Amino acid sequence: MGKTGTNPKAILDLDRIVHEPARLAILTVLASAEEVAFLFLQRVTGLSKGNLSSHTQKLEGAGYLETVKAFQGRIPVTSFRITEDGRTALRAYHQQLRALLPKEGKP
Amino acid sequence: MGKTGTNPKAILDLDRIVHEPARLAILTVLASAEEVAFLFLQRVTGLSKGNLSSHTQKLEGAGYLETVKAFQGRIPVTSFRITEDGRTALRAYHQQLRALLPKEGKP
DNA sequence: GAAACAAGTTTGTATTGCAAACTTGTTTTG
DNA sequence: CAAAACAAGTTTGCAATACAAACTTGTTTC
Repeated sequence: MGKTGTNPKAILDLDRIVHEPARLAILTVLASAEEVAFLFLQRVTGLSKGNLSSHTQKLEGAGYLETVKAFQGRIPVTSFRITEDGRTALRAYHQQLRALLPKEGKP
Repeated sequence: MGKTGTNPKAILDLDRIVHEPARLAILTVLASAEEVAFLFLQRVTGLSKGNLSSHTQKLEGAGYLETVKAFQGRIPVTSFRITEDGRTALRAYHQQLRALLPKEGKP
């Protein structure tokens, strides 16, 4: 009896900021560390610098992360931290995905 | 111990055809029925006609569904069926999502 | 038979995602 | 020590979307 099907309209409500794979990757990394440096984030996601830059800007615009600019000696280092809003959005997104996934082992 | 984090690069490999919410909604509906009429699909997804038309065309181009044009009496009725490839792609997508979701009840 | 309606498709536009080119500063080297 | 190479990011330009408004073709209704 368990109709698995979520209401298809709910799928259209997914947070597009989070849904974009590059940004989901970024948020996923940020969620597991206190602060992450630009170059580390680039290596671990495999994104190009330009791409990473614009996606982090978008995430910052959405209030999902904050940018920390500092100096390591005399070279500039940009790092990111996920915000509370970002964490909340990511969790909400995960919940939405869970809701739309069929229970493991459907025909 | 249990590092939940999937490799972030894997997130970038998500099938973009399926990942788009409108198309995911469409495929989800199609996967649960043998054949679905255009207008029914429109009502259940909430998509506009134009939108639905172009997304189904894209899915057809990808080989994920097939279009069936018929007549109900004398009015034309367009319906869709998911293909084997479509079903495979949807299942693969579900697997990828499961892999990146943290186990229920993380801090 | 003209006017409203139905079922889809095509067209136009604004938004994106992406990488190449640029900027600013630092290190290396001839 | 000047110039060339390099590093860290950002901005710019372009191709690909996603979306809805306008159009097309055919059918009822009045």
